[in-house]
Parts: sequence; structure tokens; C-alpha cells
Amino acid sequence: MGTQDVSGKNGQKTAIREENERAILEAAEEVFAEYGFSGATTSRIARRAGIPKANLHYYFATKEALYRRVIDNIFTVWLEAASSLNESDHPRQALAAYIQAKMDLSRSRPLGSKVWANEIIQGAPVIQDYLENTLREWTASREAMIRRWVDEGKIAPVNPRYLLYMIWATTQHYADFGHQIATLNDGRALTDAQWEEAKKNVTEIILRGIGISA
Amino acid sequence: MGTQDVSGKNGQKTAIREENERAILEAAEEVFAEYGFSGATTSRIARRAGIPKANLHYYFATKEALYRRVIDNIFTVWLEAASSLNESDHPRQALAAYIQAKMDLSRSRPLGSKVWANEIIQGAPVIQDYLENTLREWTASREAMIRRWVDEGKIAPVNPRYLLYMIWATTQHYADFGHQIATLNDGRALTDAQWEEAKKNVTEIILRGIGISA
DNA sequence: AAAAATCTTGACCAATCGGTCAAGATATAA
DNA sequence: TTATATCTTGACCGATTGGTCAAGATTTTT
Repeated sequence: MGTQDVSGKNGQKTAIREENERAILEAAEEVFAEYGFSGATTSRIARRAGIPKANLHYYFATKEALYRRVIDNIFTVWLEAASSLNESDHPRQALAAYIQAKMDLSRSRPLGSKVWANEIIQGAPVIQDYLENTLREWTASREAMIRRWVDEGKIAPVNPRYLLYMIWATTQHYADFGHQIATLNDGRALTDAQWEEAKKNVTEIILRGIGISA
Repeated sequence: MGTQDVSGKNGQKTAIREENERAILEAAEEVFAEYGFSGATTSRIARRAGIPKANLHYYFATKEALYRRVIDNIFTVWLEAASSLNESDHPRQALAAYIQAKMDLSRSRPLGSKVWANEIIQGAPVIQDYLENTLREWTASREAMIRRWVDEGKIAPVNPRYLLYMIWATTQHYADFGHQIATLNDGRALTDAQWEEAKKNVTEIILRGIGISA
């Protein structure tokens, strides 16, 4: 993830730079999530961050450089959640933990999910290398793990790939389509209780769906 | 869906208008799917339709008017697929048919799904009234139907709403995230056989997940 | 206190945006 | 054939785009 060095002589960012970059990245995630890369404008991001546009371009030379930093952050968070799907547990615990982690991520960081969705819809012009390397390797290793579960008779015979897609699709839907879900919920976002119920339903249907009785 | 009347004295569009509007709408769906409403430009749409921009604006006065026509068409197709989830069948047949219809739609009209996804991510500035009326009523009636199945013990006790979301999310994922799926498939779109396998897996996991043994 | 590094910002740039217009080309109706 | 309606398009409009720049303000280092 090549980011140019902007640190001073002592090799660290100033407090001012730290704070301003943080504010810009926060505003940028909002705007990129809502409008996509092409639809987002640097002036809109600057306005939302509360600084002049020229100041934004002092910290991030181009819109694309800013976008890459946003994407990098999102991918890091995605990988953290991904690590919860690990070998050590039994299928039920492992998958339940992963679904929970992904659902929690959709609630705590819906903007990241939306930026990701926009990027994929556009054909992943920026993160194609992540898809072809990090994501591909992660997916292959998890597919192998799930296939082992199938071979050992621990879960029903499903194609691991399509199970993973179902988990991704369902959990991310609660972030990407949050507005539609809220509209169908009398215009209000899901309450904590509703969210828990959604998590429970999603987990139960998927686990039962692969032959693990809840 | 208020569209202004542009028909001649005898009350019908000319063949020229028919053909040109069709070409423009086709190009517009592509561009809106890829770039969203804000990111799409009328000149890009015109270029893809093979006509000068001024000619596009002769047929569609504004970008928003064109966008509304595209959205209208997509919603019509969506409703057709939705009608396959009907009362007459048993839960297994009804849900299997609906999942199949939605999967087929993701394959035959992926662009429409992407435009829809973009619109929702942006907060549905254009189709909010569809969500609040047509979609809300459709969803309520189907929720009631599924709840009856639960009460009659035909399927496991799930909240119908979250079951519907899972079906929408999973099936539409194959359109909206088609690029990611292709990348994880060695860069090639799913073959017919793979698509059938995906459909089979999705249907089986969901049906088994709500207690209907395949 | 002086020097150096860092940060701020209004003014500006060429390119592109959505959209208009008028003049001419083409098709249809009388 | 003539008249009318429809269609086509280059040129153009003010506004906004991503990005630059220079001059000054502020902070940090010496």
C-alpha cells in the first residue's frame, strides 16, 4: 500500500497533520460512500471536513490519493473481521463468530461497506490488486477449511465459495441497503433489539442451512 | 410515474423516436450502473449511445428525467420477478421459484441491480416514493404470508422480514458484486454450470435454513 | 530571537459539467 | 409538390470540476 512519506526530520507526523488528515479521511469516507469515486468532489469533502479545498489538497495531492487511503483503511478493518473465521473452532462457533463480526462491522462502519460496494460495482479500478492477491488467498484458505468440514461430515455438502458469498452478501446488505431497511421499518433505523434479532435470524438460518442444528 | 407526453397528433411515438430513446436508455443504464447518478455524465451516455450530447437532450430534457425513466424500467422488471413469490404454492415451491427468478434476474439484468444498489446507497433520492408505497406494501403482504407458514408449522420460526432480506441480499450480490465474484473465479465470469450450482446452493441453504428439507 | 519548517487560503487555471439554441436536414401529411 | 412536423448538431452558456500557486500566518527548531 504505497503511501508517500511526509514525515519530518524526526520521522513522525506533526499533531496538526495527524488531526487534519483524520478529519479529511472521515469526511472523505462519508462522501465516497454516498457518491462513489466519480461522483464525489474534493470541494464537497473539504466543506464537510470544515476546511478550504486548497488545504485538503495540501494534505492529499489528488482525489485518487485520498481515495486510496480511505480504501486502505477499510480493507484493514475488513481483514480484522475476516480473522475471526479461523481454524481453531468447530464449524458452528467459527461461522457464528464470523457472521457476528461481519454484522457488527455493518453496524459500526456502514460507510466503509458502502465505499467497498461502490468500488466493486465500478469494476474495482483501485483495489483490483487487493482482490487478486490478499482476498483471493484468504478466500482460498477458508474454502479449503470449509471443504474439510464437508469431507469430515461436520456440515452438509455445500460449495464453500457460495456459502461465503451468502455470508458476505447478507451481512453487508445491512450496511449497503440500510436506507431501504430503515424505510421498510417505518423510516427508522433498526433498534438494538431489532439488530440482535436480525443477527440471530441470519446466524440460525445459515447454520441450519448447512446442517448444523442450532 | 409521470412522464410527459411527446406523442404526435395521432398519439404515438415515431419509429425514429422509439429507436433513439431505446438506444439512449440502454446506454444510460450502463453508465448509471457504473458511475451512479452523480458520477454519470450526459456526454458519456451520449457517446456510448453513439449520438451527440445535444441529441440526447432533445429526447430527455434533463439527466434526472433520463435517470427516472431508467429507474422506472428497472422497478417494473423487479416487480415481475416479485410476482413469482405468490400465495398459491407451498412454501418450498414458492420460495424456490422466487429465488430462481431473482437469480435469473441477476444474471440477465445485472445493470439494473447495480443502478438500484447505487440509488439505495445514496439514500434513494429518486425512488423514495416507490420504497414507501409499492415496495412497502409488497413486503408487508409477503411477510404476512410467510408468517402464516410459520404459524402453520410449515417452516421454522423465523422473522419473515430478515428472511426476505437474506434472499434479496444473496441473489442481488451475484449482480452487484459480479466483478469480485469473477475475480475470485480466475478473472472469468461464472459459467452456466457454475451459475446453476450457485443457484442450487443458495436455494438449498436457504430452504434447509428455514426447516424445509431439500 | 532568529531561522527553518510547516500550515493556511484566496485567487486562479484549463477542462468538463448540464443544458440551450438556432439553423439546417430529414421525414411525414396534405 | 408543398407545407408542416420532427429530428440533428455545432457552437455556445454560466457553473463547477480537480488541481496549482504564491504570499502570508503559524509553529517548531536552533
